Amino acid sequence: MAPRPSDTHRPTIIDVAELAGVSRQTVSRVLSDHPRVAPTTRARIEEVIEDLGFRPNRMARALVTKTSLTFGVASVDMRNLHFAETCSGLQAAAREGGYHLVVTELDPDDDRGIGTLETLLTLGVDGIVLFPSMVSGTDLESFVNSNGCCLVMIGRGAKIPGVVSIALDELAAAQAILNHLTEKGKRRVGLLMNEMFPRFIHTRYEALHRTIEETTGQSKVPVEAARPTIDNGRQAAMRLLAADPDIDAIVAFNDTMAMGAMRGCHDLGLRVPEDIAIVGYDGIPYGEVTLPPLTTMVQDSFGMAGAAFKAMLTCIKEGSPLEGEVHLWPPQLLIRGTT
Amino acid sequence: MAPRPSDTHRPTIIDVAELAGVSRQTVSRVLSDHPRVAPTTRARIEEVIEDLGFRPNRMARALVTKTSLTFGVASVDMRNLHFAETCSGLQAAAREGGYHLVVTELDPDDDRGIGTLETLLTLGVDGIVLFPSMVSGTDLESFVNSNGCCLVMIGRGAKIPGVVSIALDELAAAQAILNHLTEKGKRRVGLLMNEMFPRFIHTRYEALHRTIEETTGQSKVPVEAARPTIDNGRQAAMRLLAADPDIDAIVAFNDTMAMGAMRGCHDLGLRVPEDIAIVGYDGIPYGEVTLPPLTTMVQDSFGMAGAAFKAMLTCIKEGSPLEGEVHLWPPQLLIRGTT
DNA sequence: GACCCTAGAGTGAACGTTCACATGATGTCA
DNA sequence: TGACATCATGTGAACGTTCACTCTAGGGTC
Repeated sequence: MAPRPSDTHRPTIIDVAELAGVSRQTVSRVLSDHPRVAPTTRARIEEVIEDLGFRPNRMARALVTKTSLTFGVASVDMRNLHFAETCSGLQAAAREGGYHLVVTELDPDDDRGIGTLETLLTLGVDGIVLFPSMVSGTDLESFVNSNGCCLVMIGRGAKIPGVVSIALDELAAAQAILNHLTEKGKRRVGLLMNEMFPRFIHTRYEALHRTIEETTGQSKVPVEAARPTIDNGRQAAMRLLAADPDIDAIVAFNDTMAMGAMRGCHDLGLRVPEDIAIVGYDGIPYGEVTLPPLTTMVQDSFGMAGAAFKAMLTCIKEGSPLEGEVHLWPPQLLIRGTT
Repeated sequence: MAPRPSDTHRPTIIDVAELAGVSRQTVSRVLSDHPRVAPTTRARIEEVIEDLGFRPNRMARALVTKTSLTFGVASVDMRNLHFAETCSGLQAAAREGGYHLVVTELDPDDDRGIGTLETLLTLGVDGIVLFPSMVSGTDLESFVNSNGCCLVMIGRGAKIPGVVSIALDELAAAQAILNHLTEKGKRRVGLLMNEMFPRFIHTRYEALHRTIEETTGQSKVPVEAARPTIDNGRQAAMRLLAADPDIDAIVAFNDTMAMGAMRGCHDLGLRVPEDIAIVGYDGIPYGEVTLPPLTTMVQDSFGMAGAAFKAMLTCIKEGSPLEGEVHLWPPQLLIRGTT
């Protein structure tokens, strides 16, 4: 047998109270740093807590306070490094603030992921951080309305009543990319987008499309869409170039697709960046190991995560912003070898 | 105002009971699919539940059942793609089984991460999945003992009483790598390890070290250690080669370091794989975009995650294995361009 | 008709906390 | 000395469930 037989009974606040010869409430006051406890009593209680290894049951506490110091994270795919980094940042910020994270992945095939969000609420989370999903703005609005829930969205800069959005300034980002590409003498730009773009208002696609039209004067912007994996990126790039061989620059939805595009161009015997320039989004570390290293629109995932947590806290304290709130992040183009 | 003014009062089981004209217990029986409820009553209650949008409060339920259908994940770093994939797999398995995940990162500088695990317990998790950490086996054992907690560890194949370990069969993996390298005519192998290896029993290091000695007959195996980032990998590889220029193969702790090593070799003017072979671990997707693509020891993160969840379930049902349990995963060497 | 069995439903208590209020002791001021 | 404020602590109820009982009505068996 082990040193302590672990009678599977975690000590409760009452055990502490009895051992210290006080009432539960006094112990509770010590736990919440209430001022009106005599120093000697406090010391005695703290000693008992230490001895017993007592830790307050956060569920019981949450049941009465209606605050769990926990929030939910709903992500489309944690395997996407940009989201993983954001999660990591959220986790760091949360820990700092005494919060915990319940992480869920949304089913990418579920058009209305609202059910997932509601399940999170039954777990008692104080709020939800949502990564870009198929869930429509109106669905989100009514979700917030009928649940009185704090909702922060990262990655989609839409103004939705009751929701705080934190996102890259897509228009400025698109402009920065196109300025750079035209400076490099590129004249005809194709897009490799995330397959979900036809399904909801995709700000990145719209920003790029519009900026390309304005900058290069292309009448029709070539686009291919696929789930953002390396191989899909490769195939989509090859389709793009087969349909329009004059393309001399590709902007991809993210770095993963961009890497696939590099592969595709290589397979077609095109030189990067001489024959064709390639730009990704996110700035994941692996972009630096390709040959040549990938030019990319960096997303400050840690910064955004920190801002998301801060927004969540103020939302919890002051309620959801009635008008909706949008925090745009300035673009930061990391110019490396593919342009 | 919104359609439903959301008086911030989520309906409770009592609201349902009153509206359906039954007692709470009957509603509870419907929720838990208890057989002894009259079909008509059941139908009526289900209708009210639907109408009200009632969802049972899982915290209240957990408080009495002592089962939250939630488990904790303690990871060193979610930004590591292998861990991110494992998290994703855990999440998928958990969702399938009606469970949820609370994710925490362990502070890499905290030698005894036990505090983090205890905090998870106060959140009411039914068990904890731990990624390789600095926490020592004896600490884990006494943690499990004194808390009666289910603990599954992924990535460290140590036999610890009360703990289920799921890990790559490191010895077989090392042998597979060395067989392959010697077949390719490599004679002198250097190691690029994770900086934490001196601090605890590092099975990967030990397996490689031993196998290299046995296979190549090297008297002393050159090693460099660093935190596994690309740039650290590059620098460590350069140090390794500066100290021992005869090295013709490098085995890295993971793919990220291996990519850094490729960089370092490139900087030194060495050809990969002709002058020097490089092998990584994990099999992350980005290993395929390097030039040449990286040879790597694949880790089936999804499979391991699934096994971890399964182990967790049986542990919850039957209690921790007294003896400790080790599930070794067979090695799978993905031979690509760097060897 | 007395007996037991069973299906269907309800009741009080418990889970481990905190909240709102009550209590008693001590101190302060006129 | 009385009135009142303040400090330190205690008490009952509540949070939203489930568990272990109890209760009732109806039916079958002998």
